[in-house]
Amino acid sequence: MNIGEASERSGLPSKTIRYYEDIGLIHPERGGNGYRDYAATDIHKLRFLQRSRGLGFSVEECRQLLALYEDKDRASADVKDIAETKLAEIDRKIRELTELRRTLEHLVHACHGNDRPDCPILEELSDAS
Amino acid sequence: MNIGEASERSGLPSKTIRYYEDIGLIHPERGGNGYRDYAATDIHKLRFLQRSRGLGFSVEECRQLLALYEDKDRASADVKDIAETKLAEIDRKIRELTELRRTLEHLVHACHGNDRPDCPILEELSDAS
DNA sequence: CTTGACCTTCCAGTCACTGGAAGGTGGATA
DNA sequence: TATCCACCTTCCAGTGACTGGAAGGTCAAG
Repeated sequence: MNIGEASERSGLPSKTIRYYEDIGLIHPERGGNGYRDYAATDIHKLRFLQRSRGLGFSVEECRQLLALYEDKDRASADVKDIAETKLAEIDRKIRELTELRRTLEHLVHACHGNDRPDCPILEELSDAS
Repeated sequence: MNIGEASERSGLPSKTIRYYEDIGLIHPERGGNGYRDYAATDIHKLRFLQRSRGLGFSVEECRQLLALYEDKDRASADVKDIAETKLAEIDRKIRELTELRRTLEHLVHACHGNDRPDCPILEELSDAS
């Protein structure tokens, strides 16, 4: 499959996909015409990248994440360590998003006065971890 | 309060805090010595920025988010629109993180064979929204 | 009155893209 | 067969969001 379709299926712009190849995150085949040829597994990886990048993981972190399902020896302790660190990070992100959600909801529904400087939500925000 | 303390309290490097001022996200006072002087509300905003940036919102999106609790006329319809868009976005991020978490956990605990190419988790991944 | 930790501005560099130029490829139509 | 036109290629330059470092001012402690 050509890069255009890979782009459509992964939700990433073609430019970004070529960039990810440049920095060694994916390694698509090439057809006789020089066109990149993406396999189903490439699309899996691209979708994975699309999401984890959108969720605030750096490219290097995504590389680690990808390594988790590329590593032929998944039982290795360091791979497990990375995964556990990432799991903790994900949990923190989920907590923070939940908090942010709550804040936003309050702002919209409950707190439409002009008591900005000492609005209870701002206090809350500043106290959260 | 000086930038050093603001940095400590917000979890953002001083460099980043100055940058946020450059692009007009915060407007700290200046002392007689030319030093920036951060008020409690500045710290609130910085913490807010620190989190929402870490959660994958762009600076422009953060600007909108900040506007939500700076807008003197909170009842305005467009502010509410922005908030609702952001709420939907946050919900999506939470769903995606939950999905990512589940995937990672499977990869670590359940799926340490060498059935990579057609691992059920990869299939799952590629099907998710 | 100097030392050292802080602050200032400014300019250059990095990461992760993103846009655009210049040109090759390939299937559909005149 | 010619010519579109959409797609692909590489390469280079620009942007967004920082980040590091130089050069110099400020300030409390010794």
